[in-house]
Amino acid sequence: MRGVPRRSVFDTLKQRGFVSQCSNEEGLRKLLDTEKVTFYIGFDPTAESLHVGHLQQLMFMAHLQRAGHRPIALVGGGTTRIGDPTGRTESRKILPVETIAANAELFRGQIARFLDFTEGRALMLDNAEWLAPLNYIEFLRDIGKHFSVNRMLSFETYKMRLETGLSFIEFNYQILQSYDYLVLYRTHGCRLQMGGDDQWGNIVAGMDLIRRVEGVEAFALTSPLVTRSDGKKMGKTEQGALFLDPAMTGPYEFYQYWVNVPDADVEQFLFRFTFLPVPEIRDLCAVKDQRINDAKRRLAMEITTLVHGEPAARGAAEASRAAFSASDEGTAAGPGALSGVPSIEVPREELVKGIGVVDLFVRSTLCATKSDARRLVSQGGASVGRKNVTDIETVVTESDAENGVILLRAGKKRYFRIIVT
RNA sequence: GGGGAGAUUCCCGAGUGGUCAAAGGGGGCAGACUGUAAAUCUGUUGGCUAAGCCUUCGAAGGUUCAAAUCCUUCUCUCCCCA
Repeated sequence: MRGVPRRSVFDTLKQRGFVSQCSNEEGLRKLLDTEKVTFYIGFDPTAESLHVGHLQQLMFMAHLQRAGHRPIALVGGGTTRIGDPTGRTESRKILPVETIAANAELFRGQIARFLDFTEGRALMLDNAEWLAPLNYIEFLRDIGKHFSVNRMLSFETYKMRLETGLSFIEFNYQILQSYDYLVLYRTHGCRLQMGGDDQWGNIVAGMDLIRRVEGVEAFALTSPLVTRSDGKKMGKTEQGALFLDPAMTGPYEFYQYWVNVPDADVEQFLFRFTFLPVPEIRDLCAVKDQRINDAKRRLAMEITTLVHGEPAARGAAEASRAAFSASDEGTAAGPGALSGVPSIEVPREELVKGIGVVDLFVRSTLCATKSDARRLVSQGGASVGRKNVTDIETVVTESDAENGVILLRAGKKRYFRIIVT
């Protein structure tokens, strides 16, 4: 094991806010300090991209890997066919197998960026590999017999669902996840499963299974679910989740999300979503008032770099600065500065004739419908260039362009560029 | 298998023949205040060629001048009994 840490990784994790529940803290700490441990986290490919919730788990893994341990990123191509009922009041829509396979492929591509997979330092597996070919009768005899329905019903997840309804397929989810853990123990010596707090029940069930079947102690470790101090769902934008795929959530939008985080959350996010050293984070967050914005910009820059790479992050930062200073101080920024701001191209001829503001805002995607655009304009939330526009009959023409670009603004912070071609 | 309850707009949830594009709350958006923060207050929140018209109250039919509301069948969910 390379680079035996001077201090326990466990303390690092704790300090950075990754530790919530642990099955045996002393035992796990000792194990992590003395052995190279193989551990895993599962990711169910229920969408086309990972989102920031997954990012926290990837950071969780990355810290352990940096301490010399071996992560297994488990893509749940098999479990997703069942659907995890955890934390849901209604059953998940069952996805077609082909969709799951396609999503799994996309997940693998994204996960690969966050861990070091060279020379077997990390593994990427898909549980469809062993779950899909399972034989029902055999499985029941070998694995099912270790599960007590009485005990399962006592789990919070199931209790909750017993009120609204729970189908048998979902009831089996926990058993399959437990089986995953057992398989990974057998095939790769995996002895630690991590996840978000919501996964506690599932993880513990797997740990128990390993103890019963193999007589070995395995470990469970969960991290707190990230919440925002304002009660908004973490990583949710107006558009939906904050995805890691740049085609779904652009780097500029991604950067903006972090710059706009509530003051009270900056520190916890720096701890969990960046690798900045603890003292540096404390310094950054020691300030109050608008000075805390520096910490937010740092946070946004770090995470965006991590997820989209440095050039994209710099572009997003530059564009943000240009957009937000342009509105106060006039043309502070050069022509290329805004290039990170989302845009569409519109032919010059169209603008010679002129386009109604309402239509232009709809085309820009700043507004979903014309009614939406009308409301925005009449409520005084729309700007073209540096002019606030309040008349829905306003026609935008070429003369509104500056350096071949018309900058639209909806509300105080949503910008969009119309590029004249 | 028998009996009961239910499915309403993004979510929760009122609404039992016209006064319903549908109360109220949440969320969203916008304005004021600010620091691209929070809290607070205000406005707004189906679509459109905006007077007016069109689509929406699980699905399909039917009754009626008129249906979210009444009838029939269907789908799904929950509860109780077996």
